[in-house]
Amino acid sequence: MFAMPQTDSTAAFAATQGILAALAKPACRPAAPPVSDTIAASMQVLMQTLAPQKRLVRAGDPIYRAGDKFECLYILNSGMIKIVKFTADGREQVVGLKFRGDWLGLDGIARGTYGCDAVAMDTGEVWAVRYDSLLATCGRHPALLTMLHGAMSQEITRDRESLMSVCTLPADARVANFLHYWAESLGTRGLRTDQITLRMTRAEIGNYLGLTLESVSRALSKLAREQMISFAEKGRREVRIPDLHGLAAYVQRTLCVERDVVLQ
Amino acid sequence: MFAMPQTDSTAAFAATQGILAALAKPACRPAAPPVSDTIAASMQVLMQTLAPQKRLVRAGDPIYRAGDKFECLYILNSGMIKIVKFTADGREQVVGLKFRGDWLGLDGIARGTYGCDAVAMDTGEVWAVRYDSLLATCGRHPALLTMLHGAMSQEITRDRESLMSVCTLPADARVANFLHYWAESLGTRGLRTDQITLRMTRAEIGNYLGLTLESVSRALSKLAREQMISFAEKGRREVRIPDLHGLAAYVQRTLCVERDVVLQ
DNA sequence: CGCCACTTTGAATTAGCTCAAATTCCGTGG
DNA sequence: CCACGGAATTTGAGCTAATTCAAAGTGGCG
Repeated sequence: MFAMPQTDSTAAFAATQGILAALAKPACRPAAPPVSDTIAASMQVLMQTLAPQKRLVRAGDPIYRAGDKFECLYILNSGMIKIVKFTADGREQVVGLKFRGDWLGLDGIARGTYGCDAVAMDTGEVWAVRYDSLLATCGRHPALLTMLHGAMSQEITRDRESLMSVCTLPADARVANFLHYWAESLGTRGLRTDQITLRMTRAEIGNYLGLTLESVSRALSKLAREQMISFAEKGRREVRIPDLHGLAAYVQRTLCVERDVVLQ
Repeated sequence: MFAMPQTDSTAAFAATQGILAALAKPACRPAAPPVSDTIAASMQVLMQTLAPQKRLVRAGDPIYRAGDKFECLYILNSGMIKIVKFTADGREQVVGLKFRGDWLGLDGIARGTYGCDAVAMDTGEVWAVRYDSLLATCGRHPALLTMLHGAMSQEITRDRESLMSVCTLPADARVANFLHYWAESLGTRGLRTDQITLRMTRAEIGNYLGLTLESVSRALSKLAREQMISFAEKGRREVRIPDLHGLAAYVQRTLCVERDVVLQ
């Protein structure tokens, strides 16, 4: 059983007050700051209050594996990570993608072991925080608890969006939606949204979206043909998205067309 | 911004110690108690520490709606609830089912508004807890925080299993897996697992599983033909499951058969 | 009793899958 | 620097699982 926050030292509290203010919920403030600032500020709070252990990872490195004893949560500072679930009967499923500021390992809290593998998709840095010491520190720095809960809440929301995409969208729209999600995730973190480097094979994308690799390839080709995306000269993993909003519209259009055909 | 737990009164702490002990993580104790006991104990702790506002609901009643201001979390004491997500473009998706002891509204924490509708599927009782007062109380009763985190963690795990089912299983297995999940959820709560009353139409089940209502109907017929399930004399919503383990085996078998065909 | 919503079942259609072959990319070693 | 080989990708051609469309069948409830 983990130690629970009973400590009460408000000594080092004032030190981070400025940053804490920046973390106040957007809904509760007159003018919300760009989310990228919020993420940056969150990372700063984490660094200052928890002094997390930093770890460099390279493509393919596992952060943790399913079945490992749960002790730490991880916060992704740079790079990208995929969450992969395996079943006894040999099925494998990419169930999540993580970007800067995202928390990893939340599924381990309830069971005491991680339920999935977390694997780096490129070089990056993750910060490890012991769950028990995180809870202890939450007593002194309430903003930490807000961040933890926010991360969990957001993950639930995101998972539901994944399910929705897989359940309601045809293949093309699913891929378009996937690209849109990826670009938007970059945008949220202050990066450019008109160009993304897919760090997954077609097979991995297909796995994540419930499609075969051929279907993903065909969908990408179709999206390129319809000018929704384009590929960089070298390599088909660099995707240009001239109009992100147009990509979102494409998803809708697919549905409208289907509906029209039915009504026609 | 919500008030954060700074209080420190350990006065009323000992009062619930017996119950708290029952909540210790199974992984950390020599002999784990039945989970149904854990859920019952959790409900008792909630009742005693939070004095939640109780609310009776009937089939079709919304607990909250997407877009409503987030203020409360809800814990389901009896009955069943479905979580439904809508998109601007008219898509509708059942993204979750809730049983006794499950928490509702966790997705509202991050955004400040709920992201889905929660709708009762039969008569039942939900307990409402203001999120801010929950946090405040967590300072005095750490077990509450453990329960909250456990609920969120479990929801993340469950959502991933849903995604996995939809992405990797053919229609029949998906329906079988759904029935298995439902029965097992009842079992976890100390109820009989050999008989379940589906409180959803075929259309709703299909929506949840990413299938059409016809496919669900066909899958159920096939499962009945193969003796995996049977229907009660009256009404096709009562499903008998003579062998729950066999149903799980059916899911595996489907995959093995597919693989054999490929290798043959 | 009769209506209405839900369900079942069949037949035709199709989106996405499987299989196969050609092409491109990229790392490695000569 | 270039040749080579393996992995990833693209594209085409059937094939199949699941959908759509259609028509009965069933049960619950006023």
